[in-house]
Amino acid sequence: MDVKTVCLGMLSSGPASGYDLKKQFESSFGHFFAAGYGSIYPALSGLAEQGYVTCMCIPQDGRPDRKVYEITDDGMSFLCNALENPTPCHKIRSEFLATLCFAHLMANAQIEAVLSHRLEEVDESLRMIDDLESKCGETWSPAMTFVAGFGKAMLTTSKDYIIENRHLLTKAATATSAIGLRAHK
Amino acid sequence: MDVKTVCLGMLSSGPASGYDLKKQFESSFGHFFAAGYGSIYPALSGLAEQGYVTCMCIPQDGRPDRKVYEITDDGMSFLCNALENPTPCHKIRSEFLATLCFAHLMANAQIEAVLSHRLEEVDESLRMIDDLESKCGETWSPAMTFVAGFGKAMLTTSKDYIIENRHLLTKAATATSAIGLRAHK
DNA sequence: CGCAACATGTAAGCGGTTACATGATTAC
DNA sequence: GTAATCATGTAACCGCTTACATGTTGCG
Repeated sequence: MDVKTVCLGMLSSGPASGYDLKKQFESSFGHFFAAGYGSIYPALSGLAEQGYVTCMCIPQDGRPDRKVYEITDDGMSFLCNALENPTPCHKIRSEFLATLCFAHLMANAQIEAVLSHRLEEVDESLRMIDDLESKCGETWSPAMTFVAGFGKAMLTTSKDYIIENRHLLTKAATATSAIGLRAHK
Repeated sequence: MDVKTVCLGMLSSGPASGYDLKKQFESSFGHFFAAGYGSIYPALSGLAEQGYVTCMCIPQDGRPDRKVYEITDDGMSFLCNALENPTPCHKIRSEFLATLCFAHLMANAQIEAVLSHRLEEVDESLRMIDDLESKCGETWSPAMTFVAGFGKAMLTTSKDYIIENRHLLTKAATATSAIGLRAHK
């Protein structure tokens, strides 16, 4: 499932412009499926060309025409078809974890920096989801509640794990523990 | 951090061939940083060209020469430099969650299929990590223990969340609950 | 006065995936 | 005998990211 299909999916719940979709990617989809203008605009053009959406140009003064896209019947059946894949993937590409695999080559301060930066990011995502929930939670479909809850569960676990286990990454290098270990032998 | 740098990192704990690295990607790194031969072999050639690794060709009969790569001092300092980035990213691209956002367009059986397939994948990853831990756990650096533990925590949470909340995605479509809701009004 | 938001797009480039090409050895 | 393992590579392709290009309105 590519950006195109996700855009089509978003349009299945109502007409929107590329600009609108970008905001939706940032708010609700951001933490598990990112997309920028460079993907969204070409995706919408493609969908229009294939007849899966129609485009209404709304002239505005001082701004480019607002282009509002609406899903067609063809688009709906294409979408439903795409959703039939029983094995959608869930990919993680974590430079964060890859970096930490080599923590033994890093200074303690560097490791701490990486961890606290990650904790900040996690907190920000968590805040984002909470905000969104308090704003739109009541209008959400059960599916959206499920997905948001999934995100929260992952982020919370991630946060707790880092806090509880960060000592594993740094203590080995402290003078005290090194001495302690030697003395123990 | 790209595949090249991760390969270099793996080589920092001892010489290996492209084939060896692939196995390591599959076993220990697989669940958070995937790479295939099509990325690994060119990466190693590139690293050799840049002087970050040296290559020893070991002739074999009936097989292509085994090419064992070893990190150089230049390679080590390049690696340490690369590890200094305090903001390594952690990206998720989940067709799984994207699909479920549109669960209202799917048949219950389809939703179930997606969920149980995901649960199988999670179990497999979990098994993989456990196997790896029982095999190499004692030789692992604390960092590896941390990373493996992180993976286990994520996967376990993911599994539990799906099991506990799958009803959110399907019950709305059952005849009973639909009737129940109508009757309620 | 400056920045954020509104609004759309193009084009180059990069990095990774997939498919192809080859072929002997070993274990079941 | 047949499947998995060992072992290396190339090349086309695909999709996404980044940078560029443009310009107004409204808020603090």
